Amino acid sequence: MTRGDTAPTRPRGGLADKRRAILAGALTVFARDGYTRTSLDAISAAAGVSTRTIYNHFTDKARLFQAVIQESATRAADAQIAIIDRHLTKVVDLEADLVEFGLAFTAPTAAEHAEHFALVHQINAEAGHIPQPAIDAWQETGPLRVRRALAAHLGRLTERGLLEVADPDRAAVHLLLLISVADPSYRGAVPTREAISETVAAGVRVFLRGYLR
Amino acid sequence: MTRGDTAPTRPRGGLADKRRAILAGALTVFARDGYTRTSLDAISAAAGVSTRTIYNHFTDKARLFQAVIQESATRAADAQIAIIDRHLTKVVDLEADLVEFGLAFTAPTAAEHAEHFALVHQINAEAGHIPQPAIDAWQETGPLRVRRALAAHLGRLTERGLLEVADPDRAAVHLLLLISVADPSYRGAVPTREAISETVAAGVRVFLRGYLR
DNA sequence: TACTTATTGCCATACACATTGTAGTTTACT
DNA sequence: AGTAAACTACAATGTGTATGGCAATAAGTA
Repeated sequence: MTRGDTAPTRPRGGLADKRRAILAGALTVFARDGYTRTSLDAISAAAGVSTRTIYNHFTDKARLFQAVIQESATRAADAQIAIIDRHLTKVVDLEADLVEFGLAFTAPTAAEHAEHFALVHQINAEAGHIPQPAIDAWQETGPLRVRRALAAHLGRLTERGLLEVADPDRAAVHLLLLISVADPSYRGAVPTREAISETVAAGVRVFLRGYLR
Repeated sequence: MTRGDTAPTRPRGGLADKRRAILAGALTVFARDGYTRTSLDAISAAAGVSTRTIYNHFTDKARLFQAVIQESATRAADAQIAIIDRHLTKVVDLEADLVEFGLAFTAPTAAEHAEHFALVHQINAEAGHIPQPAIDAWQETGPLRVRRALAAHLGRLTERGLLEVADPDRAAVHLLLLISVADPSYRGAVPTREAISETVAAGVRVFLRGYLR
């Protein structure tokens, strides 16, 4: 009963922000190296915690991974939803606002939560080896929640006559895809701020033409 | 000098379609389990070949992985480009043809080359641990080649006045994204043929509105 | 049939790593 | 200061697995 809020399980004697540290370190390593490559030694090093302590907080490497997924997905989705709300609640110039939204959504998100998105790649790859319930839970608290938030705004914009969206959920998927700064050259090529701007602007343009009137 | 064409390296004594078998088996296992999880024993089992033979053909697990990537990417890209050419060379009804193209591109491609696309996930996840040249080579013979082929057709359609595409490459990216049957629920939910149809049709509709006139 | 080369089975090495046990040490709270 | 809980270092166990070395065998070729 000291400050009870973080640790849902056993050890929480007051001196342990260890759990946070572990989750943070694990996120870093899992995101970079993937589940299988990641050793508990690496995590313990990254977290500044002994491996033994990790086993005191999380019974298993697998459970730790799932906990990391949930944690990271929650935070990233929260951040994204905040951006969505901030940009799409009071809309004046639809195109301009969508572009700004797209920029806010891609660039900084990718920067702050870079680790998270690397983790998403790992999850996709590992999908066949992660228990389905865990994947479902992740989808629910992460991507699906975000998409639903966006869809809700698109629906509202439709009601206000600013858009013509029959299937808000599909429209949300389309918008997210179109403003994504996908594939080009992968690592190495640091996309210019201008390149991102153009990509987003072009995506928004196509989206609007597709869903306007 | 027996039949020389497949094996670019050492052993090719005539009795060895082993190389093919190894690549096929390795693709299966790498795609399913990812690089790190995959053991050479598993590959040898899947290929019906002794592990020792694998080392006679490929010096390394890493090189084998790269060879598999190249092989698989080449075949998948070839197939996709064939579909692109087949559907977008003589266009009569643009929307109808694009929808058919989209269906041909997503559904059967994903079926026949399912392993390849699983492998792509693995590559994305492993990206940080694959030598950059190998990744570049893959991008070049795979995704970029496909995109360029599609872009060429879109350019041609623009010249014929059927489309209004300023940046064919970006348009190609957009089209590919919009007809992709992405994320929903992941594994488990077998997307209905109708669901796919609708998704593709909706994507094409947005694309056309964005790039028509 | 004799010869070359690929393939195989099996062994051996060596390491990496998950996981647990134990005993000592630190920390927070009273 | 004293106590209980949490943390740490360390060792130990067991397993998986990349990779190399051989000698025996099979297969294709002359």
